[in-house]
Amino acid sequence: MAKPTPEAPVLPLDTIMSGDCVAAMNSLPENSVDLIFADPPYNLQLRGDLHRPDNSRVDAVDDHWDQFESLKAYDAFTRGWLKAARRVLKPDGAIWVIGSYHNIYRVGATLQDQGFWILNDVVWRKTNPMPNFRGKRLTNAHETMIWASKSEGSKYTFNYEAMKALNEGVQMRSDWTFPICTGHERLKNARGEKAHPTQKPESLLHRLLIGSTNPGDVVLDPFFGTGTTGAVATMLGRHFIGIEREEEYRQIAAERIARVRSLPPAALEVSTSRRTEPRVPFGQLVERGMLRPGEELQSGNGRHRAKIRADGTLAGENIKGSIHQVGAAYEGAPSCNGWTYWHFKREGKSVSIDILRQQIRDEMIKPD
Amino acid sequence: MAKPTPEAPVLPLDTIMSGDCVAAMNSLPENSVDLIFADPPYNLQLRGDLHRPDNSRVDAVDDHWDQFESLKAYDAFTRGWLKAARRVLKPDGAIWVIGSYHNIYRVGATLQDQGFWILNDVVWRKTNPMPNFRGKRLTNAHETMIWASKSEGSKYTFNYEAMKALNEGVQMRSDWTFPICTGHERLKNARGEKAHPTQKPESLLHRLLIGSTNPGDVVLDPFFGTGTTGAVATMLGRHFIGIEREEEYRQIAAERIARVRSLPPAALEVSTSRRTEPRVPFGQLVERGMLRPGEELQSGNGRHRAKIRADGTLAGENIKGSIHQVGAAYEGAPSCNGWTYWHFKREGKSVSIDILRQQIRDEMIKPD
DNA sequence: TGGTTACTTGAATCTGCTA
DNA sequence: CTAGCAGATTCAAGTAACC
Repeated sequence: MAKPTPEAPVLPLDTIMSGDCVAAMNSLPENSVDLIFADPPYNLQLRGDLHRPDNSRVDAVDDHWDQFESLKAYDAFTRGWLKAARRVLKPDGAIWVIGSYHNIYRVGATLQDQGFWILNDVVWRKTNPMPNFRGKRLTNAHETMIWASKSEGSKYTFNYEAMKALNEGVQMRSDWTFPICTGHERLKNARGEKAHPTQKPESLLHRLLIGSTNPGDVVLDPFFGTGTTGAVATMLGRHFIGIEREEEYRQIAAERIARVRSLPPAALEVSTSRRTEPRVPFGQLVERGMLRPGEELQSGNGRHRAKIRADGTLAGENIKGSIHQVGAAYEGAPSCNGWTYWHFKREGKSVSIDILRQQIRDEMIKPD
Repeated sequence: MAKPTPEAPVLPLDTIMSGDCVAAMNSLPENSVDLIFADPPYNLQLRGDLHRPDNSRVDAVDDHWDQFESLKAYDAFTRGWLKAARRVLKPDGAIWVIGSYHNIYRVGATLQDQGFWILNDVVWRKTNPMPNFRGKRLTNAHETMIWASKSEGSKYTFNYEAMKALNEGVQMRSDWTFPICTGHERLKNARGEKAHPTQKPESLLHRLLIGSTNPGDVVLDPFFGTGTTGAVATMLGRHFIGIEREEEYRQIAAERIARVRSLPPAALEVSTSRRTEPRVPFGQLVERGMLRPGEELQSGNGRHRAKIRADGTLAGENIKGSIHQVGAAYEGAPSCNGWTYWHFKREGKSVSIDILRQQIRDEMIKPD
C-alpha cells in the first residue's frame, strides 16, 4: 500500500512514530510531506512541569515572573517544532495548526516569523461548547485554525470546487460549524475514562483533508494523540505519519486506525475546477471544421461581431487578435473569457462556442 | 455632562484629539480610562489590482496609513501604541482590539508580552462578506477581536446578565454574527465616496460596550476613524475619547456624533439574531459521518440510484452533481428538492435524508 | 405607488503557463 | 528573472432603475 517513490524514499507511511516530535521529524527526509496538521499542547503554562529551553525547571514563584517565563518557554517550544515541521514540508506543502486564545497568537506570530504564509484563519464554531460556569466571561465557543503555505509563492493545494460542493454550492467560508467530539466517536481508555482530553471531531479533519490534500498525499501529524488525523486520512485514501510520545495514546490510535476501512476510489473523486481540464486552442475548432473561416461570431449580449480567420484569430471592426483579446477590447475590460463571450448561429439559434470546446474535451477524456 | 471627578481630573471627555495616537495617549493622565477599543491598521499587503468576475475593480484598502515596511516595523508600531494604551488604562480596565489574520497574531502576542491578560477572543462572523473572487482560498468571512484585562488579577467589567439577555436568555458565546457596515449607516464624504474604507458596524460596538462597560464609563479609541465608537458610546450614555490623525475623518466623526441622541437602553435593543432556519449543506451529513462516501441513495419513487462522494456530491449513471442536480436530471425536471427526493437504507427501511438535516438543525438552534 | 430587475459594493496578503 | 497572454472566477445586501 505504501509504495515508495523516488520523491519519498524512506517515509514511514501509515505508522505512528514514538518519542519527541522534533527528533522524530528531524529523522525524516526534508521536503517530503504534503501537509502537516498540528494540534499542539497549550497547557504548558502555570504548571509544575514547566521547563526552560535549556531544560532547567521553572519554579512558580511570583505571578508576573511566572507568566513571562511561561510565555518564553512556550515560544521556544513552538519555534522548535515549527522549525522541524518546516524542514520536512514540501515546498508546495501547507500546514494547519489549531489552538485557542491561550496559544494561537504565539503560534501565528511564530509561523509568520519563520516565513510561512498565512492563507486563511478558520474558526471552528462548536455547536455544543462547554458553558462558562462562573459567568465571568463569554462562552468559549470556538477554536482557531491557521492555514499557511510554506512560503509566499507556494502552489498550495486547494480543492475549491470540492469545498464549494460541501457547502451546498456556495463558496466555503472561514467559519466552520461542527459539534465537539462526543458520543461513540469519543474514545475511551481501558479505565473507561475519555482517552484523550482534546480529541478533535473527525468531521473537522474530513473537511480539512478534502480541501487541502489529494488522494495519495502524505499528511504528518506531530501531536498525534489518539489519531483522528490518521483515521480520517486512511478513510479518505491519504497516507499519514503520526508522532506521539505517550505509549497509551499510540496504542489506542493504532487500534482505532486498524478498524478504519478506506473508501473506494470512486467515492474519493471530488468535483474539480475547469482550471484542471485540458486546454483547447480555439484554432482547433477551425481546424476540425466545427467553425469555418469567414464565419461570424456574436457576443453574448448581441452588441458585437467578429469574423473568424483561418489561423483561429478574430477580426473585429478595428481590432484583430485572439477570442479573448477582441472580446476584452470590445468591452473595454482588462480581460475577457472569449469562450463564454462569443456565440455562433446554428439553425437560427445562438450557441456558445464553449459548447464546441466541451465536445472536444469529452473526446479527450474517457467518460466513466 | 462631563463632570470632572478626582479620579479623572483632566480628561478631554467626549472630544476627538488630533495627532499621533501615542503622543495623544501620553498626554492623558495614567490609569484614567475604563475601556479601550482599538481598530489599528491591519497591514494588508496587497499586490496588484483585483477584479471581480464581472471585471469590475475592487476598491482596495491602499491608504497610506496601512503601509508598513516590514513585519518588524509593524511590531514596533504595535508595541508603541499598546504601551501607551496600557499606561492610560485603569488597573481594572480592559482593552478590545480587532484585526484579521494579517495582524491579529502580532497584536495578540504583543498584548501577552506586555502583561495584558486575554479574557476571550471573539469572532465577528460576517453575514455578507466579500467573496474570494479568484477561488484560491476560503471566503474571508470573519474578523477577530481580542478582549483582555490590564493584568491577570484585574476586576474587569463584564455584564453577564445583560449579554445573556441580548442572546435570548442563553450565555453569550464567543462568536458574534453581524452584517458588515453598508447602506444608510455607511458614511459618505463630501465627494460622495465612502468616508472611511473600514467603518465598523454599530451593532458590533453596541454589544461590546453593553458587555464590558457601565453607563458613565470612559471609552478611549486611539484609531477613531469616522467615530463609530464615539457614536455608540454616546448613544449608550458612555463617555468617549477619540484620537484621529486625519482631519477629514475627525470632521465627519464630529458631525456624526453631534447627530446622536442618547437613548434609553430599552429603546436600543435591535434584533440582531436571524430566526430563519439555518441552511444545512448536504456535505455536512458526509463530514459528520451520518452518511458514508460510497453509500448509495435511492429516489423516493425507487426508480433511481446514486452514490455519495466524499465532497457531498452524488455520482449517478451519467451525471455528477449536487443532490438537487442529480435528482432533477433523473426526473427530467428543471429543478428538484434533493432533500425530499433522496432516501437511504437503515435496517432495511428507506429513510429520507431530510431526517438527518433535521437532526443537525436541532443541534444548531442558537440565536447566532 | 408597488413590484421586479439590474446594478453596485465590501479590510483581499486572490492565476498559471510558456517563452 | 520578466513579459505576455490564456482564461477562470462571486455572495449578500442595499440602492437605483424600470415597468
